[in-house]
Amino acid sequence: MSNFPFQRLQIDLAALIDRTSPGQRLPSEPDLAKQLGVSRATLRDAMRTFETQGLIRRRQGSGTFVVGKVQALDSGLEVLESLETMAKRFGLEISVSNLSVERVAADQNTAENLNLALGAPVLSVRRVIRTDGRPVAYLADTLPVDVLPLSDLPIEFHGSVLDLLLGRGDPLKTSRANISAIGATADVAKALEIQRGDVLLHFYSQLFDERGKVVDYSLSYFIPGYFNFHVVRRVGG
Amino acid sequence: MSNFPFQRLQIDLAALIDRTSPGQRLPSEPDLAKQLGVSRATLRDAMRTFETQGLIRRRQGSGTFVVGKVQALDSGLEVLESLETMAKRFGLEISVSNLSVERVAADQNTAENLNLALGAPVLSVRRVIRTDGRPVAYLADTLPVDVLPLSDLPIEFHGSVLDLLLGRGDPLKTSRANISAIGATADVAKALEIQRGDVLLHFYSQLFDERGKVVDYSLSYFIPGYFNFHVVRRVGG
DNA sequence: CAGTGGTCTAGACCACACG
DNA sequence: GTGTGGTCTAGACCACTGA
Repeated sequence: MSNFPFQRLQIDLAALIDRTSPGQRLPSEPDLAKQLGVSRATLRDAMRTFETQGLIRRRQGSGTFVVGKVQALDSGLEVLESLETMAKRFGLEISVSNLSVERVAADQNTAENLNLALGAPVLSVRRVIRTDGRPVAYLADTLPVDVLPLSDLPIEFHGSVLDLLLGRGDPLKTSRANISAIGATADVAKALEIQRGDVLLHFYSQLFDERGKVVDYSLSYFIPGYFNFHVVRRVGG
Repeated sequence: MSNFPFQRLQIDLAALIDRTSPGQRLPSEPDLAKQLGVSRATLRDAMRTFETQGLIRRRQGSGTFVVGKVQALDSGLEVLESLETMAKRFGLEISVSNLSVERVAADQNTAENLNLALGAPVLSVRRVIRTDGRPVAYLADTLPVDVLPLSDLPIEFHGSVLDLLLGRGDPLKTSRANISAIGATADVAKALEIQRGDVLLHFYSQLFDERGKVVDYSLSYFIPGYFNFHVVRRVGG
């Protein structure tokens, strides 16, 4: 037995995944652990790295499946557009699930980011974006109710606040997106059907209208591999 | 004992960290596990989430320490600048370690990204950026040797390829940065003194000159919390 | 050297999916 | 019910730090 179980495991697992057709199930964790001569904990640790890369997908109760390559959407960040619009440009089917629209009171953080008083009424819109049946992004928008009252929502609202505002002709100007990487918290992990701590690309952004007022504050979480964001940077100050 | 050890643990740990002064050491893992009534494995899992947030720092052989809040550098992505330049703008001290400069043959990936033949000679420059003694970023640049021969490096090269090229007056134009989130691989984790799988913000970018030639291909890895990158997005296509 | 965090094991129980 | 992945435990050994 090697002195570096983890490295050897990664190699063995990579080979196994490689020779397994997309959609097929891998052996169960106890079986695999026995086959590969490691404990289940170590096996799971190695499997997590492959799940992060999007090569496998684990589902409690049913098994671990090999995932086929998916088309990634590559988009520049210079122009703000909804994921729906972006997908349409690429001819990719996406769907929305877990849509939740609530009228709530602004907490500390929300109030600060929207320039509102603590406890001011805001509309909270949350949704999960899926392609190919898999969750790939979790989006949470928060707006002052005077920008978008609950009553202004169309019956068939599919979730994109941006598209709604644009369709209404609101005088929007820019969005400022802060970019970071985080581990999934318990609630986001559940919505995205991934594990707590899994790697996510995270945007936190504010949407401004022409007068400089913040009309929307949003948190976006992306599972790596499905969306490629890029930005073209000018050289020199 | 609660049915949700992990959630309770997070609360208890947060409280412990909160009442411990920055720089102080926490009790050892076996001790803490006993105090909090969980196994060491579970404790470590919870601790990982706090380390990801930059609240604690674990060092093999010496212990786990509470980290004070650090100043984050907030920078827009519209203009390409070196981390050194960025830090100078903010008056923050940074240092470089693990500087490595090598002349190597282009592998498949490098060749594609630099538009070179497989095996063409390239210069590989890697370095770790530190502030406050802590590694915060790992940067790897690769350039064709005809852009930057080893012999052109100044004696006191501190690591920024971009600043070197700009200082020489090279006709650079734009950089295209692809943004993603990844878990640290073993080698990057070692350089950044973090754990394998820890969350990192990752840029992979190509630097173009005025004629559209790729003069540099770079991989950047950032520990979240030390740098804030943002981008201003225009509304409407 | 003793003590720390890093890794791994073997086994247990749970929540969930699916027939 | 049966089998899956998700969580947790108790204990072992290793690699590293620092007195």
